Amino acid sequence: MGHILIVDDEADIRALLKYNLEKEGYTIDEAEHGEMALARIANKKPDLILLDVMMPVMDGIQTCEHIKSNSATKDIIICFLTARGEDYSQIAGLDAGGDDYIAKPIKPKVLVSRINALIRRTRTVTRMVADEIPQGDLIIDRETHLVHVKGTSLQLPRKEFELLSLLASKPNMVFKREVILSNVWGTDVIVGDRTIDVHIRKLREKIGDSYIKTIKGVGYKFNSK
Amino acid sequence: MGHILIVDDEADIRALLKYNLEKEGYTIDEAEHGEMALARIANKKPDLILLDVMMPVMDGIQTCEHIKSNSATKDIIICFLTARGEDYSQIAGLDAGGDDYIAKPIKPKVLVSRINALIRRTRTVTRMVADEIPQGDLIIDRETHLVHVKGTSLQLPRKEFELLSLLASKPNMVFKREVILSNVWGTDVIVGDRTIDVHIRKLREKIGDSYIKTIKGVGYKFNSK
DNA sequence: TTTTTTCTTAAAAATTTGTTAATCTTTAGT
DNA sequence: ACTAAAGATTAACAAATTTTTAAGAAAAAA
Repeated sequence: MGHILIVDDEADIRALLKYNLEKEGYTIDEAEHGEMALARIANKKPDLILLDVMMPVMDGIQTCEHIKSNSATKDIIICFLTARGEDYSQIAGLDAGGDDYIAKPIKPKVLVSRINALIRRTRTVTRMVADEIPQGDLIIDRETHLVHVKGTSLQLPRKEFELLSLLASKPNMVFKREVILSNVWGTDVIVGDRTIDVHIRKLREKIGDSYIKTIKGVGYKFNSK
Repeated sequence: MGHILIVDDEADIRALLKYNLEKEGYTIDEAEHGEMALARIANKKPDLILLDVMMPVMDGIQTCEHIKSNSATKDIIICFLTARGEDYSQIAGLDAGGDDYIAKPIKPKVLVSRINALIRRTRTVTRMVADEIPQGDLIIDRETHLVHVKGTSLQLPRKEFELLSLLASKPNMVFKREVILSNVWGTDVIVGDRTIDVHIRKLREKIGDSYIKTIKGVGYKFNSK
């Protein structure tokens, strides 16, 4: 899970990066220069861009500024590739908005772990922003992993927390059992239907019966009063 | 740069305040009453709170006392909103710890300049304390690399110190193991999950069990209060 | 180098969380 | 009101995760 755009004018470098990142499970897109990069982004928005600083047509810094000035793309993580000897401060100082840089020559292991970290980090930050789902007097806070209800705070076990989060993410919408299973339990694990029931029961025990409603023969929903 | 929490039961007032303060560049959070305010604060600590005195559920004075009695939040600037005709001396005299008050009806220009002044004033003070992260009765001093707790001072080993600093930098926020790893150990080194546990244990051994809380299956968090 | 401190790993013990099975209760249809 | 199907409840069991202990590497200090 993760889509990366590699922008570099040298095909060899692109191939090297692509090889190593695909091995990690990322999907890769390539561009030879800045203009082409913008086109690729419009086509499919990547999670991260590996951007060579020195390029013909439109260099990395210009490209970065472009991306960061567009609100639709500014949240894409940008990681510069810099040749040894280039002045890093130039990049950092330019304040073009790059998130990190990796110096050439590139060591695959360093690259991969750096990329993993960047994607992980930013993903957490994104999560941090608006992860409260207030419903009536019930607040789900993903950051503190706490549920505030009826004046008190609750620490729910993982599955209960995720189940509640899912249901509350779309109040009044009925979640079928199969949907709940694939979202909370994933598609790999196989658990019986009773398992959902039991978790629902435990949730109701803790937050009260009024929030989660059973739709017989269909599934459950979170009531917004 | 500045985060403000608006606490008032009337949505119209909140909207008015929000509009004017956002225009000034502040980020805004809202709460309808005291309890909700406390939850919002736990989620993201504001620099200043605009607090209505008259509210259902938990009134402004109670809320203020709450905030000021918690050492993790007592440095937040509190500015009361009072309706015309209410006895100001009641608020000032109660010594609930409010820093200022603004009388309704609110004139946007007055509001904004007052808020600016309050934040500016206190920011200087905050800056001066600099590299201390006080949490409850635990103080982390990056300058001397010392942790003060329960009347004594501790010299923690590097990793323990950084781990504690990380957790305490955002009280109540849950740090996932992967986040801890990338922040304390970096992305290049690969260590097992048990390593975190052991460091947590050593920390707890030294500072007591009450500060660091385990969120099973997720990570750890530093408890304020 | 030697000694001391800090860091990491391994493994068992303890705890928490998740799942299942069996039984009871409710619901919807006849 | 009767019956079958679906869900609720309970308690026991299984699995996953963390804590604790101890011991050996690695790093830093002497």
